[in-house]
Parts: sequence; C-alpha cells; structure tokens
Amino acid sequence: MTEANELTPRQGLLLKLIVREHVESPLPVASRTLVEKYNLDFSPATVRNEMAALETLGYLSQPHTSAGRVPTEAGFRYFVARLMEEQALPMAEQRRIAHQFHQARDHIGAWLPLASSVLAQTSGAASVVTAPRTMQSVYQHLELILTHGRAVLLILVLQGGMVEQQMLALAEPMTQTSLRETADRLNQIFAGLKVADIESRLGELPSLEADIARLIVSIMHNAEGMPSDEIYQHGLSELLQEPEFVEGEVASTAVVRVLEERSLLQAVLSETLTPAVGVGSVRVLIGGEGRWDELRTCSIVLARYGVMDYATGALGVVGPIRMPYGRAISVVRFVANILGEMVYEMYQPGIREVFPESGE
Amino acid sequence: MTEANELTPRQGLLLKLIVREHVESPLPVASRTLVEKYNLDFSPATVRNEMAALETLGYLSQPHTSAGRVPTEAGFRYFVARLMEEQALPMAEQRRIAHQFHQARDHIGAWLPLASSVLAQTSGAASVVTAPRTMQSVYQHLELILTHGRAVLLILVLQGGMVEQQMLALAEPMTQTSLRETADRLNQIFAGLKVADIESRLGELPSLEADIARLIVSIMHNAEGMPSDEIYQHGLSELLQEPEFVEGEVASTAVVRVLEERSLLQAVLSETLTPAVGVGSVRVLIGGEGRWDELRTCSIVLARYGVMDYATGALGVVGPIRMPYGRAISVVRFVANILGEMVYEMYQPGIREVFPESGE
DNA sequence: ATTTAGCACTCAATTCTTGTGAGTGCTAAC
DNA sequence: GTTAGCACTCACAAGAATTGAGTGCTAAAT
Repeated sequence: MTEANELTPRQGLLLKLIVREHVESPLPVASRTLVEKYNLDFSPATVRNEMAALETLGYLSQPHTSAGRVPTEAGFRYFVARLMEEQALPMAEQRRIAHQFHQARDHIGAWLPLASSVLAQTSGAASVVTAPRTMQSVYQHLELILTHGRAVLLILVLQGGMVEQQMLALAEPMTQTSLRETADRLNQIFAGLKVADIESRLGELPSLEADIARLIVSIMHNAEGMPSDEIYQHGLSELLQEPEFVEGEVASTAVVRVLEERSLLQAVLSETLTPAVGVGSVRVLIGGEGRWDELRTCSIVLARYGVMDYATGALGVVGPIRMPYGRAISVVRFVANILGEMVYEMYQPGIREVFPESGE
Repeated sequence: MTEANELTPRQGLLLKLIVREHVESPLPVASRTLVEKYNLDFSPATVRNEMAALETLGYLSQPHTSAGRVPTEAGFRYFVARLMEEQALPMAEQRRIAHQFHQARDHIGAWLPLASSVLAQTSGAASVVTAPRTMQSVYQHLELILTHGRAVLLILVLQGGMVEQQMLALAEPMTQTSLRETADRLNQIFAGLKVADIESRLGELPSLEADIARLIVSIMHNAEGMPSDEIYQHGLSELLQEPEFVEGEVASTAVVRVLEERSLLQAVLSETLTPAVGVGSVRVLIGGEGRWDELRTCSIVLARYGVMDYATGALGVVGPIRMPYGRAISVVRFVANILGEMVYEMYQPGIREVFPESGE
C-alpha cells in the first residue's frame, strides 16, 4: 500500500489542484479550467499530458473518454498523505466553538450533542460522537431500589460519573430498608475498588451480597470492554444534500445505513488505531479503504478524544469522498482537543488513581 | 375539521379499497383494476362515477387527467377514522416481540433501543422512541465527586432510576472527604422528598448545602418539565427505500431533517394530546395535519407509554402517507403496552408515593 | 526533449419527435 | 341507477438529432 512512486512537483501540484477543484464542485475537472483558474504557466496540453501520466499511476480517472478527470481513491489518499495542507480554523471560529463549549461546561449531558452539532455545522458533513469509556472502571456507589415484588433496580455509579442500571430479581423478598442496608454495606467495602479487587473479595461475602457483587463485577467488566453504544450524530440531512447523494439511491441509503447501524459504526470507530492515512492523531478513512464496503462512497475523518489508556471516546465526521479534508481534519482535531480536556478534568480523580505519578 | 358528509356504503368501500391498493403500490389506482382484483359486482364505469364523486368531496385526486386516483390526505384521514379495521398482529409475532422484551427485562439500557428496532422492523417504517420523563421527580440520592481544583461532579439519582449529572464550581476548595460528608447530610435530609419539599427547606440549610440544594432543585424542576431529549430511532434507511423517497430529493431530506431535528420531533411528540385522528390511545398524524410543513410527505403513528400523570414517554413510527395504518397502529399500541408495563413495574415505588391509594 | 497549437474525434447530456396505452369522461342505451 | 362503448387525454418510453465540452494525437515551436 505504500506509494513507491513519488510524483514530480508539477504532478503533485496538479493533483492538488484537481482535488481542490473537484471538492468545490463534483464535476470532473478539465485541463483548460485548471490553467485558466489558477493561471498556470504551462498550457492545457501539458496539463493533459500530466493528467494522462497521473491516470496511469492510478491517481486520476475519467468518467468517460471525453470528460475531465476525477481523483480516484488512491488520488485522494495521496493528496491527504502528502499534498494537503491542513487548513487551520479561523481564529474567530475557534473562539466561537470554544465559547460554546465553555457555556456548556457544567451541563455534562450537553457535551456530546454539542460536539456533534459543532462538528456537523463546521465541517458541513455528518458527524459522529461516541461517549467515552473507561479502560479501568472503579466502583463508586451503589443504590438498590425495590420496585415490585422481588424486582430490584440496581444503580451503579462508577468513578468519573458513568452510571449503569440494571434490574435484578431477589431470591427472597426483602424490604426497602434492608435492601438499603445491603447497599450501604457493599458501598463501604467496595468504594474506590477496581473490578479485580472486588472479584478477589467475593469469597468473604454472605450469599446475598455475593450475588449482587457478582452482578456488579459483570457490569463493570462490561463497562470496560465494549465501546460505548451511546452514539450521537448530526448533520445527516446536510450530507444528503451533497450532489452525489441526491441522485444515487444506492449511495445515500448506504450512508444512512452506516450511520444507523451501530455495529458497523463501532467497528469502524474502533479501527481508529489502524494504519490508515492519518495526520497527527487524526485518522482519515477514504472510501472504506477497501475494507468497509458500505463506505465506498464516503470518507471518515476521526480521532480519539479523552485520556489515553484511561477513558476515551471517538469522534469524527462522515462526508463524501470529495470532502474538504484540510478543514475537516482541523475541526475534528480541534473538537477532540476541547472535549478531551473537558473529559480530562472531569475524570481527574480516577486518573490520579490509575497513574499516581500524574497527581497535582 | 369534522367530516359532515357521510359517505354512502359503496363510496366507503371504494375509498377503503383504493387506500388498500395504493398502500400496496404507490401507483394511482384505476377503476378496472379495482373491479377485477376485488370481484366487485358493479362495473368500472360505476366505479368511475363514484370516484368522481369522491374526488369532488376531496377524498381522492388525480395526478393527471388520464391517470387513476390517489387518496388525498383527507381521504386517508377518513379512512383511518371510519373505514380502517385495525389489523391485529399475528399471535406468533406478538409472542416473538414479547419474548424479545422479556429477554431484555433486566437490561434497562436495552429497553428503548429494542422498542425502537422492533417498531421499525415490524412496521417497515422508521421509528422514534423517547425516554420516559416523570411529572413528579423525587430525590433519591446524591453523589459529589471532586474532580480538579474546585470543580465538582454532581450526580443526582431520582426515584425511578433517572440520573442527572452536572458540574459545579465550589466557592472554596474542599477535600473529597468533606464533600462526601456534605452529600451524606443532604441525602439524610432530602431522601424521598419532592421538589417542593426541598425548596421549602432551603432556608434551614447552611450556605454551602443551600447552594447545592438550589442547584438540585433546578435540576429536578428541569427533569419534570421538558420532554426527554433522549431519543432513539431506527429504520430510517428502510424508510428511504420507499418509492416516494428514492426520487424526491426534497421529500426525503425533509424526513431526514425531521428525524434529526430533535426540537421539531419533540414538538410533534408532545402533540400526542391534540385531537388529531386517533384510534384508542394511538394517535395518527397524517401529512403533518397542515401544521407541520416538514411532515407533509409523511405520517406519524404514535402513542404515549408509561404511567399517565406520573412518568411517560412517547413512541411511534414515521412512514410515508401511504403507510399500512392498520398494522402500524397495532404495532405501536402493542409495543407501547409492553414498554408501559415494564416502566410501570420499574417505577412502582414512586407511583405508590404519588398515588398512595394504588399500593399493593 | 519539452511544450504547445491545432484539429479530429468521442460521447454524455439535452432536446425534440413520435408512438403507445392506460385510464378517464361522456353519452346513449339498458 | 347502471353500464357498454368510444373519443379523448396525457404521462411515459424509445428513438433521433443536436450540441459542446473535453480529450488524444500529431506536428511544429522552443
């Protein structure tokens, strides 16, 4: 997959301009247009020659014989990897976004929707944000609430504020009072412990407590493992306005399906670590990279945010292949950083515990 | 809005058949087709006469002079209100769905996504489910977690298991230990109280506790007021497959926007109480009912679920105007009932408190 | 050895025409 | 009131003609 053949500077320039032009409007770009629009000091004929070269290299393609050229996926990949200059967000926009997040500082539930809507609006594409998940869940507090008969609502608060709920059925009926005492006992023993610690103490507990504790252990394990299924998204309707989606029934429903089918989305998001083309900590998946067939018509720019090895989520934008990568990458990075900081501050006690050396 | 003019039985029959036919395939339906397919004992000419009558009444329309007829919105409304017979779900399907919910019984977080996916799959349209909200929030438990500097993560558990999170900034730095003591004090005082009760006790509290309590009050008020912004949906991609959406760029993006724009959705969902055409407790909104312009191309079948006057959410399906209402209504009702029961059982202690007479 | 002007050639997209047939409205008979 | 018969309408499909944007190639210019 590594591109052995380096392009000549002029070929690079042309590929870059073709991409830029194509991103602006989805039509194939013609040699003459290029020369005129960018005042190139060589002629359309020369451009055509170079285009032919770029085509044999696999970076361009022609929809039909007498049309202009369109970048191929490989072309976009080369562009992102070597030609693109990241297009920093204008200061005013940075301030505006930062301000919005600052306003939502106290309202935790608003963080992710806000991130999602900022991403969508600023990038003009659809956005996806997943809630952060810890690698290391720490017991904080347990509530047991009797609902009816022997059914009990279990609410488990983990460090960092994650909350897990579950119903459970008691073997024997109990009163709310004794249930509360049970919870209090468990809270005393378990507060601040990690899963492993709780597991090792299971033996010491009387049977009822042990049952509940086992359930807690499984919940905590679960919280550590899976990527969050809490996914926020925004901007799908704008994305569907893009010219490549208004016609193509196939293409557009594919995208909708991708954004709707969480399983696929999660698979893709957890791929953040694979060696796709990327810039800094931001990853760029172009046209599904051959691996995700449903994504052949679109690209994803994504990043992890949060505190590495402790609690992270993923966030990114989904757009047509011809998306303005430079801008998208900056936006994604910018939002990932802001959100990362907010999460960092929120999770700090937990982090101190996992990485004791990093305390204040 | 009340239909003064009653149709003759034969006109009713024809309207019904035309709707049925049109729902099956989106093409305009012709007089001859009707007679042949349903073995009517009168001729196409008669049907045409009746059709003409129905057209002047506003229940049918012709896309163009030499085409068949298509029901108008008014036609669909008349159909739903007077002609439709609810099409009960087959027993097997009922059992399958009930079983799925039974399996997810303990996994509270799965309830709403499951409801949403069941609705979508069974109705073939897109579905929407909002989380239940209490009318009456009752304090259960407070956790205060120091994060960094003076920033504190507040986790408030309300009765019924609703959890609200918020960041707050302390005026003075505190240790985690004294923060926990503060929380414990508030828990002792407030456990089981309603907002009003807490408000009336604000005066008795020392300043720090009072500040936090005021915040709690505002959170609880908030929880009572707004409809939940926690919205689950499913089946959008299937909906977009419907023939009326594959072509119409306008129509389809309108639908997507509706499903994406929570504010509109909430407005519509809270309209569940308005006197739209409805069957039992299930409401049917056809073509936006003139009020929601974005919905002109589609219909919504929805119901409240949960415990009336105590905690309810809304749930429904969004489909093309020509959706199989009979089926959709049964599915919505069925799922609303199941989910309602589950919520009822979960919230029971709270309900006992609000309606003491209904205790076991 | 590049670069470029010139020109023939290609082919999607647009417009126009024509034909077809499904389906109606009307009238006159039943 | 119902229906057979028939003229009429009009969307839709298929084909034909036109257009023009854009290339590839060749031969001259640098």
